[in-house]
Amino acid sequence: MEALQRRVADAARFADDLEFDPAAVSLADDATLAGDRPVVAGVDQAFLDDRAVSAVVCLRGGTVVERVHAVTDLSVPYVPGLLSFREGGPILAAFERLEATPDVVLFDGSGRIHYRQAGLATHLGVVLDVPSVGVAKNLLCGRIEADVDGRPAGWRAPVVADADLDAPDGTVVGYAYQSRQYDSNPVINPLYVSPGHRVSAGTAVDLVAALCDGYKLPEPTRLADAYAEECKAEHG
DNA sequence: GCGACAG
DNA sequence: ATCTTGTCGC
Repeated sequence: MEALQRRVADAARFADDLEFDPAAVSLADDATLAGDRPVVAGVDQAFLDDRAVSAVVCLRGGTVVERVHAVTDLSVPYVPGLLSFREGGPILAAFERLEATPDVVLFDGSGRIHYRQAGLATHLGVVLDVPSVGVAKNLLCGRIEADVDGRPAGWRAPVVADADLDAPDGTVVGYAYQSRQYDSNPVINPLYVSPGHRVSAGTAVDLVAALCDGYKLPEPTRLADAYAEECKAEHG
């Protein structure tokens, strides 16, 4: 599996290769531009016993244009560093039901912030050949050259490669991004954003910043999370 | 042996 | 990720 991840990392492009202007990504609904806005997809999962509920929600501006889900049996256990082998199949099952073609996809987990630079967002971005971004709530590996505690909303700091990462020491593999914070008694942790495929670290964090709307998670991810929970409740 | 780890 | 009530502070 590790060998496959190295091939995935080789195929991955951590530089902008987008078919849209990243500056055009926002949650505002401008009627005059609505048809031209890029479609952003958010992916998240919920679990019941040994089944996964994978949800994909597509947004154009602040409007949901499509959402699909799939319930899949799980066979692979969770192992840090090998998440894509557990969740990749189930997520692809949901994508097979998607009619829209997203311009960029946000995954719940790491992209380049990964031992072999092939986290979930990178692996699936390569498989689907779509620009992708990893949005993780915890740091898998790498180092942040700053204190992350108590930072105000909007704050960001580079995540650089360390000895645990298969990249030259000091390579910027992502960003810690404080998407939300309380004014007094700041306790919310930052997000760890990293490029998945066909996007740079800087653009990845800019996209996430543009897609946050007062909550910790960017809207596509937050809506996918809620939809997965909703489907989970119905499927028992 | 010790440390440390997305969802 | 998931199991879970009330509760403190915006």
